[in-house]
Amino acid sequence: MATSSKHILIVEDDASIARLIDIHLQREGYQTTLCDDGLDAQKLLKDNHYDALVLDRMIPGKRGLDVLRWLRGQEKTSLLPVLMVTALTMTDERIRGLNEGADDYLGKPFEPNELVARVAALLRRSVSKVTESFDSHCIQLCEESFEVRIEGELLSLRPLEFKLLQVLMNKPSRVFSREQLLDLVWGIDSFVEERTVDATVKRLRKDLAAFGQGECVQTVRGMGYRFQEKA
Amino acid sequence: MATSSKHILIVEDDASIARLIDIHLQREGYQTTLCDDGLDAQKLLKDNHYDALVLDRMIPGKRGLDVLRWLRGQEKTSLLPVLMVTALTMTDERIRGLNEGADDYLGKPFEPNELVARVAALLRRSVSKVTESFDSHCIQLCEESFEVRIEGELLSLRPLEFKLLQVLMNKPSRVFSREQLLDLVWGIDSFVEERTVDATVKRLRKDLAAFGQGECVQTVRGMGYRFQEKA
DNA sequence: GTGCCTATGTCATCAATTTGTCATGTAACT
DNA sequence: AGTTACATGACAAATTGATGACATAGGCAC
Repeated sequence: MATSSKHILIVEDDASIARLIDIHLQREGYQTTLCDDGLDAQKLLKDNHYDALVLDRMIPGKRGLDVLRWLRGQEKTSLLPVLMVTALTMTDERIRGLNEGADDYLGKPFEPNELVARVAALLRRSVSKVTESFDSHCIQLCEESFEVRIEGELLSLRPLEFKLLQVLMNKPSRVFSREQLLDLVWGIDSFVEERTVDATVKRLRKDLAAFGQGECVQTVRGMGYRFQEKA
Repeated sequence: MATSSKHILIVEDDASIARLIDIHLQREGYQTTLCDDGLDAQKLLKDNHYDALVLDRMIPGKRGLDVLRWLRGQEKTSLLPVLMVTALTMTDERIRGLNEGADDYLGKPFEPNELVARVAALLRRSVSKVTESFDSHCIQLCEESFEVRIEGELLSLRPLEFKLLQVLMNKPSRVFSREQLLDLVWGIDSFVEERTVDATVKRLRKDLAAFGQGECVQTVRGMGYRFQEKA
């Protein structure tokens, strides 16, 4: 996985501070969008995808905390990493922010470098924050603990096999071409032969077969592979 | 307000500021003791009882944070409410202070009234201070006393090992990448190699192994580490 | 201050596992 | 049967983690 350009929404009404944040985040290679109003922020969040949000506590239209509470309630943004920026120095306020669901907190005045570091940290953490777990009829895959169970029995997969199963189980019965699998499992910028997918599928099947579920990963001749519970 | 006479220790080397603090706290009915040096502070804390501590960050003899760390390690003072006073405005310094165990934070220059209010708040809260402790089946980790027990037996961990165990036990069975652990244990602004995590894990395991629980910290190849009781 | 001691970061090395590739076998489709 | 696509097993190469040694820094006692 390469350093794809993460998109960050900055909600800040003080133009000079907004610019300061903007410049530093852009310098780090992030894509940024500025916004100076709470209601606009909601619209943007509804219509676009962002990887993180830098949110000022005091903004017109709505208070920052309101926006925060709102977006936590939305399916789409409930897990969005949020860095709250505030001029308030009171500890209680800071703690309240975190309780309300901010992922991190930064008081003004702040070091731009620290802001950048915190955003980076949020993004890093957020990767595994999306911790769904996929269940099929008898296979459970838990992203948080990197565990796969078949009828309760824990089985150990290699990292690549795990990722592969993860991708396939994410859309049961959908067929993925080898090319797609290379992108999704190996990463866009890998220099790996297509045949490698075959080898990994084979290994995955073998491990699943040890628990009677080797048939779950099916070949679709000329197309690719898919995950499907045996009937 | 200040009903029973609470005793507050003030550690501050700037005589004028010390006097300022002293006067205002006394006016509220608190009993105060002044001290302008870190080492003296330690002695005083060892020999006397105080209900709260106002601590300057920059004091001779020892840095404020050192005193703080020390007193948190002492049974007697591990819960003492501490208000840190500092001229530093840098946010990360502020946060570091809180991480180190300060209960509240006040930047210079400050309003005497605010200081009084904060001290009062500390005393109010100090009774019901929320400190979690994580228990697994046979390991107890108490954040309050910085103690770890295995089946009642106290074992002594180094600071980093403690933090690491703390983070891992906070989410049992969840896998943390080295990167995440660096963020959570070492801090987002540390310049430490990822391999350092390995070394610390090894040391933690060794200490746990002395009590038969070396297996609790598990390696998830290609992913990171996790805490999980042995089955 | 001096010096000891502990905690910690880094590195080199070793061992084990994982993974990519290839050569060959096998099944499917025409 | 011929052709294509996939499966399989073997092997080499690359990753990855464990471990022990070592340097250093910072604390603590004297």
